[in-house]
Amino acid sequence: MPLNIRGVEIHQHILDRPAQEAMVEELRAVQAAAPLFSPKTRWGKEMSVRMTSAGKYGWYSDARGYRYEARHPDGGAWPPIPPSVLALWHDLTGLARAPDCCLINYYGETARMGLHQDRDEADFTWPVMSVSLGDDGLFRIGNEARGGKTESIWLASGDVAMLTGASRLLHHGIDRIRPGSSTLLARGGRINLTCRVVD
DNA sequence: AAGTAACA
DNA sequence: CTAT
Repeated sequence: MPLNIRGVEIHQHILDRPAQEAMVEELRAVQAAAPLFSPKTRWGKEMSVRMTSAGKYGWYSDARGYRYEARHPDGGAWPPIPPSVLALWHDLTGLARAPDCCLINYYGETARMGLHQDRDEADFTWPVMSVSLGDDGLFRIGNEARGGKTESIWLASGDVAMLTGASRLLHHGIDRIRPGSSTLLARGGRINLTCRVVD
C-alpha cells in the first residue's frame, strides 16, 4: 500500500534498479531528439530546472505564461512517450487512456522548483503521475490555496507520486535535491517525469 | 510567481 | 547550515 500524504499517493521504490535503468535509457533517446531547455517565467526569470517533453504536447513557459505546446521550441514535434513510462501509467492508474504529455524535468545540484499547481490541463479529474529517478529530492506538499502549513518527504529513485482525486490541485514543489545520493545517472542530478492528460 | 530573498 |  502506498504512503498517503494529503491524498497524494506515494509508491516508494515501485521501480527496481533494472526498471529504472531501462527507463533512463529510453529517456536518453527522447532528450537526443528534443534537447533540454530552461523555460522563462512570465517575469523573465529562467527556471533552474531544465526540461523537455514527450507525447502529443509539451509543457512550456515564456513571457506569455504557462501552456502546452504541440512543438519543441526548436520547431519539431515532441518524441513519443517511452513504452516503459506508458506501461507504468496504465499499471498505476488503471486507465485505458494514455497521457498526452510526459514532462521531463532535470534537476542539477542547485535546481529547485517553487510551490505550484498543475492546472494547465482541461480536466482535473485525470490524475498526474510523477516518477523520480536519480538523486533524492525534497518534495513539499501544500494546499489548494497558497499559504498554510506544508508537509515534506524525501523522494528517492524509483518512487512514484500520484496526484489524484482531491489531491490533484494541491500545491507542490522541490526544495532541493541531495547531490550524489544516487548512482543511477552518470552525470548525477535528478530526473522527474510528470505524465498528464491535457485535452 | 513553475521565482527570489530575508529572517529566525 | 536548515526551516518557514
